[in-house]
Amino acid sequence: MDRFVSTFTNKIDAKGRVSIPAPFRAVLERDGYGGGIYCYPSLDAPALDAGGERLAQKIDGLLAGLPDYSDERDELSVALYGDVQVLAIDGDGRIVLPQPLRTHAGLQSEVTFVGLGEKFQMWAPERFDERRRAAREKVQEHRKLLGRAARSDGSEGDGA
Amino acid sequence: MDRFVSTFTNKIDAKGRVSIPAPFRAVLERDGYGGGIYCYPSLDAPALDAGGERLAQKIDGLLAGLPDYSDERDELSVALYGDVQVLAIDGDGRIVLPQPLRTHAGLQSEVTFVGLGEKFQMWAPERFDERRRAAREKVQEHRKLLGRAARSDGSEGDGA
DNA sequence: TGGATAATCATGGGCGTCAATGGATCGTTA
DNA sequence: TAACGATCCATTGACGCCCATGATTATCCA
Repeated sequence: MDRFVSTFTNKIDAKGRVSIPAPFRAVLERDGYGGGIYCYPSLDAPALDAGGERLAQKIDGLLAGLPDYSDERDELSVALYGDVQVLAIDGDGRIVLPQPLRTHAGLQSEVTFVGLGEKFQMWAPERFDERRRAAREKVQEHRKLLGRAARSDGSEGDGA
Repeated sequence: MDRFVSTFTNKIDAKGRVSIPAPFRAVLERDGYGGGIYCYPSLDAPALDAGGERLAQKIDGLLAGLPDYSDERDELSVALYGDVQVLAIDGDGRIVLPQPLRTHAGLQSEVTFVGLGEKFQMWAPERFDERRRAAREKVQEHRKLLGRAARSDGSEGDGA
């Protein structure tokens, strides 16, 4: 199994360190681990996107299609690479979140890790709760359309 | 890993020296380091482009595609080579930015190093923030076009 | 089946190393 | 000799690395 699933909430300690949930670490290790995870601010949410090599290659793939020295490439490069931070994982499976990233996601003392398949997100727990509540409502609406819904409600299980 | 990634902000001291971020130095050393970095004003941004041997070869490659003695080649040669400076790296991993380059990028007391894969840029922090903000907006627009390549946060229906 | 034991994982703290930064020294040159 | 540049040295603060603790879960045996 190579996907990030489930949600976990861990604490940020005095040094700004957070443990990556062990199941996520296991996925990262299978995913050609290159010394760290790739992390950047989510484009449309107060959260951080993160993943391993597979995610990095996806970003490269986006740029590979554009000609060198084109305006689009330059802009996309700045937007994609410019925001990306490579976060080293220490011997205990923890990362340090730099201040700019913490600010974007509004992270204070806890981080909720949300598995999204090939990548995962990091949220401030309160904001994620809010988001999840909104998502539930939408799912309720879609349910009628989807018939038997894709997920009955497996999205909780976070340890908080 | 052979690419410049992440962003770092370092200070310019009274003598005009700046430390190159250690991770970037590591990339430069692997990249056939020849005693200095190639640096020139970005063609379309108030920033400086820089890199090692690989970047130099890329510039050569661009020119190689144009016929000798053509106007385009002459112009491009001047545009590309004309402003290139080879900046020596001192024993502590620092470079000195000549005044013309600093002027082009509007560098005052701090420099933001932005990894862009095969090269990196140096920005005045304020200008980079501005540029990044603009780039992110554009990416949001393009996002639908990029579609499943960029996003995987399928809020419903997990990734394949 | 229940309890004891072992293993895994999150969390906190201490310590050594390295990088960034500032200053001093030496050599070169006008 | 004065000014500039380049190399070297020192300080400080951050980061990586190691170990200890506690809690929860899984395993094994009685």
